[in-house]
Amino acid sequence: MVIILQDGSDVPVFKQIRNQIVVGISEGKLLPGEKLPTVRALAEEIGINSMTVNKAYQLLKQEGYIITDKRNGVRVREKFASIPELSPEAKEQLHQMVSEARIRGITRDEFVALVDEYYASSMPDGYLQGEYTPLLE
Amino acid sequence: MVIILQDGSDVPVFKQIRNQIVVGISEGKLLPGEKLPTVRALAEEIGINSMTVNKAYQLLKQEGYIITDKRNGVRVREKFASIPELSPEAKEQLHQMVSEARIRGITRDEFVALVDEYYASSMPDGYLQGEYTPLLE
DNA sequence: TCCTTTGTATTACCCATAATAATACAAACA
DNA sequence: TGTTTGTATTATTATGGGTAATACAAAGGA
Repeated sequence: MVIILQDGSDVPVFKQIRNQIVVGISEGKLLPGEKLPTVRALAEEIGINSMTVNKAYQLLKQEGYIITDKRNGVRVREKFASIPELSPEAKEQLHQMVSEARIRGITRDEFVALVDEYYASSMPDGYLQGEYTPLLE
Repeated sequence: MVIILQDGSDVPVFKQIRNQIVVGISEGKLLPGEKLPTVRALAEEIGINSMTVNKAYQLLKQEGYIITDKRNGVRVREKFASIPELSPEAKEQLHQMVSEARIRGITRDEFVALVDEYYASSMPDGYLQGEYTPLLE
């Protein structure tokens, strides 16, 4: 998968990397169990320091998206825990987003249409919870 | 309207103030044309520096939510421009949010239910675009 | 007219975080 | 025995958030 950095962004580089990998997993561009580039390889590829890549991997590891194994490198989790609730932070973020949309005059249906668009890009129900068992390599 | 600061938050204080005021406008807790506290009054009320409040007001002003008038203080905009599109940043944020929800196993319907909940808290269609003309003072 | 209140501008300082840089090390595989 | 892996360490730089202490022009009230 290709990581593309937005240079003028206020989002830190390590978080941009983390975000793009999470979207990649959700949309099947990164398969369960797939090997990610080494910290040094990815750092050189996108022209940044390897410790910044490591910081992104540390975050992904802590959040349960990937598994790091010394010598074996970094791999995408095989299965993900089903947690049928958004985090309080995410809920507040969504609340905020709806409020701003509402002031701009964006209707509920317009907002939901956008949500549907993004859900259509992601993998089908249960794909990452283990009901599908994709063959790898 | 009461501003409540989350002390352990990673969200900067000036942005917490800005966010709560935006939500307040969307949900009718702040009426169009309503006067906001002075920078010094709000600063003392929540125990922070007045320049931090000013920073929040500057942002709200630049985003078109409020109007500052020397000597007259700060007031909520009367009418808001109808812009039937989320900003690219907001879209990307929503995309990110859907991706993370998807990995957690949260379905489209569960996500939309949350959106509906927040839309139910906000004012009806067109309220802030001037079709309603609320009486003030 | 004089005083007060308003948002605003300025300057300085402290602190946390992001990012780079240069290494170093234990583990594990070929 | 290399070499590659993630990881830890230390130092340095830059940016942004927040506080602090003022200062000022504008505008309203007394």
